[in-house]
Amino acid sequence: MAEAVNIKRLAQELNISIATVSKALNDSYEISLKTKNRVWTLAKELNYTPNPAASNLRSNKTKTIAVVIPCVANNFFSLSIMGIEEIARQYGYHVLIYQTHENIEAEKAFTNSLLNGRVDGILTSVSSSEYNSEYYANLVKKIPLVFFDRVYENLDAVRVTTDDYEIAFQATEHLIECGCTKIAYLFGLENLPAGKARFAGYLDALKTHGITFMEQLVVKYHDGEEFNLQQIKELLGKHKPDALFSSIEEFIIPAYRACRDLSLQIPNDVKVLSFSNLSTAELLNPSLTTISQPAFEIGREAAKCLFKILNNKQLDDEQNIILKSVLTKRESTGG
Amino acid sequence: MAEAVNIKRLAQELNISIATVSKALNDSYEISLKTKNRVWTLAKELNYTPNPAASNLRSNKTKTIAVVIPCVANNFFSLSIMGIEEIARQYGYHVLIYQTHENIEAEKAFTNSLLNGRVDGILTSVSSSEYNSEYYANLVKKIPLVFFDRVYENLDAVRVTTDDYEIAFQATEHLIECGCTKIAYLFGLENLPAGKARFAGYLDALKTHGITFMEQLVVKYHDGEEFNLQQIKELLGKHKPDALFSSIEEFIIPAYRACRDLSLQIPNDVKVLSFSNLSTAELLNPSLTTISQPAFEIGREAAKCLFKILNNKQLDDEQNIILKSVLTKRESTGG
DNA sequence: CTGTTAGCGCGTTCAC
DNA sequence: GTGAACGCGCTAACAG
Repeated sequence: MAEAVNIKRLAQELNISIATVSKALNDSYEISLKTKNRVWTLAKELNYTPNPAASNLRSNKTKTIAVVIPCVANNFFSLSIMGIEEIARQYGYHVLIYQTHENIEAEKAFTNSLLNGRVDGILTSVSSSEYNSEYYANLVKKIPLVFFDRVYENLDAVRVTTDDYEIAFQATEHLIECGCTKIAYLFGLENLPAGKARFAGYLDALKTHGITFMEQLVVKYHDGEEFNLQQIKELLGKHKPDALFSSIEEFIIPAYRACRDLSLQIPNDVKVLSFSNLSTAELLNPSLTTISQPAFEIGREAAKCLFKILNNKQLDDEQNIILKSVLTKRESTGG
Repeated sequence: MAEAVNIKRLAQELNISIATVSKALNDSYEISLKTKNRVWTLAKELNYTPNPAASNLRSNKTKTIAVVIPCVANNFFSLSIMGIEEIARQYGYHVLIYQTHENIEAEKAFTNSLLNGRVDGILTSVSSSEYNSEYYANLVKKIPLVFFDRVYENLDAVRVTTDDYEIAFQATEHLIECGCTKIAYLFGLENLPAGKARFAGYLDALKTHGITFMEQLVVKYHDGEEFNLQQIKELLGKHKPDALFSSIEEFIIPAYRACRDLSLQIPNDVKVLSFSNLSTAELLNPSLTTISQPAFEIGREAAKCLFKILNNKQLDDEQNIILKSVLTKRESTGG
């Protein structure tokens, strides 16, 4: 379909050897400026661009990275991708996307398929369905890899995360200051450090303020919208909490639905506070208090780290970069 | 980093020729089952996977497609990507993502960089900043390409779109039936067929119902949130429309903000209706009437078409696939 | 059924 | 300054 314009073609048209063309294109000192100019102008004229497969094969570098995430259609991850892409462009890299849909087997299959030199490095936010550090302990030895947000700890790999514990603590405290005493917790990512840290922040805030934790007020996230909806409705009906703290954005919809189905007024009957990157949602519903992770920045930072590694540069300090989330308090804390 | 396990290594260990190994791996009929089995087991043992660069170079097939879109962090596009990815997985293809940020030069640069055999085909939703069909007329001759949603017409390329005219007509009619007579139009994608069709639907609905179109009620989208906000505020202040029809989801935020800033009650003072794929937003604000394009399906269909082309299969009928959008009418039409 | 040979397009080495 | 020759890992043509 595309007429082959390769180094050989350029060499023929200019009546010089292939090697000379190659060197000229790479601006080698061995080539005269005159020859270089002849090559460059013809290259431009014919729209020559080097064949990536050929140079990959030769150089073992692909100028490509992979992003392995649970799902693109999620505010947090799509913003992260934006950040990643921005940095990738600066470095002239291409970005492959793989969605695991929280399926650990798919996750392994994808990453394994990347080990044969398809990409120079991987950025990943792991599936929450399992915490299997064995696999990743092995993987990080084979390919440059940076974790972001959903990470594996205690591995020889950089991770970019946020202040999950602190922000969950502050958020819970905010609910308490608003007068809430029965704060239900919608628990997501329970297998992962991020999920555990958020929950710990919630627990410690209760403790600090002398509120006894009640296990009945916790609902754990499951796949399947209906199930979550039912669980929350049951929670609301049985235990009548005065607030819902949603630890992941996927819980917002069932939480709102449950309240509506039970004719509970938000925020009068129940206050709602959520981790969320839904800027639009916040605007449409200006009274929703939210925790926004700096998704875009996380993507940027993670990508920057990966490129530092790929360029064999020293990483500044730690292997663990922690960015700050933002707690946006709205009128009357709730939706 | 990864210890080289290639076809040569397998051949040596098994004391057979490289070609035999290659054929065995590709399950060629020329190779005995016994030999195949020996090769397969060793391959598995050593975790052999073919080097993609080498096979790309030889076969001129990359098993990779590119998706070129304005932005990932957008409900419509992120859902489209999900659909594309799903189909790509089925075909064992990899997916590269490029964001143009509505910059036509970036768009051209990206697509040009894909012409040297980096990908087998391209899926694109073009930038709205310009309608320059010359470039694409040329491009479609060079590489298999499918347009989705934001398309170029009259080119020899498949396009997957939605019923923009019809749904805009219906939506406008709905506002009229709700009693609105001064319906302002927030005009996006004005250079593209989709934007034109939506506007035409709006105009014709007005006409059908005997309402005179007023040019002052139109606000055109520009980059820069603040500018849009000001324009809408001016519109609301000067002309006091009883409804806002937003033709793109990017207009929702400034529209809501403008109403809030002017203390206009939605939907009592102004009804609001928008193109949108914000399922969350709809839920948080259950009274918002929306037009949802089937983003996921569009992605799937577009990808399917591309793979049919790549496999030299006949496309069923037309080069133009039109999917139906959904008008979700909510209580009292407005936000 | 198996092996030999010849590249795919590029970059590098070493002669000249 | 320039060119001939080789090889990255794999596949396809042809031979046997």
